[in-house]
Amino acid sequence: MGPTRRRGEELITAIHQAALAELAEGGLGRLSMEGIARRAGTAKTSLYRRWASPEEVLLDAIGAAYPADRVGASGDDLRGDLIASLHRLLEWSRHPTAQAVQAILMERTRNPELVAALYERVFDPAGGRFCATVLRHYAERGEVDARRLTPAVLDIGEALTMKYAVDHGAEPPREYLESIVDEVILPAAGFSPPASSPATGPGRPS
Amino acid sequence: MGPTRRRGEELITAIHQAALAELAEGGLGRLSMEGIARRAGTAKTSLYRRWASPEEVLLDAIGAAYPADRVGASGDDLRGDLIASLHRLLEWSRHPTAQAVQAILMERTRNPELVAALYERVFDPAGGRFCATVLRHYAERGEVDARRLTPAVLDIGEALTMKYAVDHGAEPPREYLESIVDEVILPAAGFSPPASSPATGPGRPS
DNA sequence: CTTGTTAGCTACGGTTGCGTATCTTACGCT
DNA sequence: AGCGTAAGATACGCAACCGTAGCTAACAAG
Repeated sequence: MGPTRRRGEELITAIHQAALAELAEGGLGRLSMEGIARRAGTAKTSLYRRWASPEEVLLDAIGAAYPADRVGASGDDLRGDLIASLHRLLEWSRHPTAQAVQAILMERTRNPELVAALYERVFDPAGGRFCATVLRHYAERGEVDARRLTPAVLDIGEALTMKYAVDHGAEPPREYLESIVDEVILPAAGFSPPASSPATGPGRPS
Repeated sequence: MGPTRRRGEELITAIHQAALAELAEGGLGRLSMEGIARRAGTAKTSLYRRWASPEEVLLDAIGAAYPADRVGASGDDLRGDLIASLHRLLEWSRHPTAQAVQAILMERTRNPELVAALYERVFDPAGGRFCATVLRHYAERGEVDARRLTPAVLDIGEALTMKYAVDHGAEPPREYLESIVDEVILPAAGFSPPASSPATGPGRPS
């Protein structure tokens, strides 16, 4: 049991993980230097040497561990690619840093500076595209009407997926993701479902 | 300046408002008996006489002040009624109790019991329908294909509206609400926009 | 091996929230 | 007018976190 002492990167990584774990457990409101130090098995002194507040530690932790998930719109299968992108979104949301980012965004009202810092350091938060990437890809190929790809349409997949998670406290099952694509995104992109003869459109605008 | 002393309902109401204000300011994680008592201008003793924890106070506060917003699908104007229901959603989300409900739902992972208690006492949280009410109304009239009103479709309006708020830190403007209805909900409900001849549907399933 | 850096430890005074106890007194009711 | 309830004020010991200080010793680099 020789006293092994962590230094530099090794120590920093441990602290980062501790910060993310503390956030997951107690939320942004209960994040504390004491808690992070305790969980990382280090001394407060070592924390204050590098960071001035628990939020600073958290931002660094997010920046260091943030996954650079590229959504590939490779194939010729719009529907399949859309569903795949939603699965990527689920994978992303399982990552500790993703949950941290979400927690910070939720507290936007109470902590706008944190959100700003997040944008500066990590870029990309949430609106990491996913579905939008796929849709734009097919629009460039001319297989989707680009005029239909408005902000609202590009955000459908993420919005419905996240809302499901909030409402049910669990990830949406695969069928629900397919439902989103088939029943919402594709119709909005201009592909009407097979069996349907809509009634006389009431109240459609000019 | 005779020492006026609040009692019963009057005091309770003041405490409720204090609890909601504390939540808005510090988040669920920083809600404390001390804070509520301080803001309400009362003594901790008076709090502990009735409640055992700040969360209890909050639940009572939500239950007491929760708005019973009925969404009226009165007219013959589907589009107009949908947009109106989204405006009702915005009104609802401005109410202190709505923000409290959202804060509790966000911390679902950390505090499942709170969510359960919320369902027991307040019912109706979030999925308070809005758009769904309108769509179902027109479906009963036969003006909308009921088979298209799947869970995903019924949730579009709320999902996109809430996501906009989270992403931008502000309420969506009226044009965005119209965009949601015209470009997403109505197409999903079976009403294709006027000018469009979708390409050969790639990858549509059986 | 020497030396500089820095992790780890302990401890401090200060603040805040906890939950309880005690006492006074304003208020509402009869 | 008198009385019981409960609001208000104050204080307590306890615990957690804050930010800082002082010290020892492990590690890396020369």
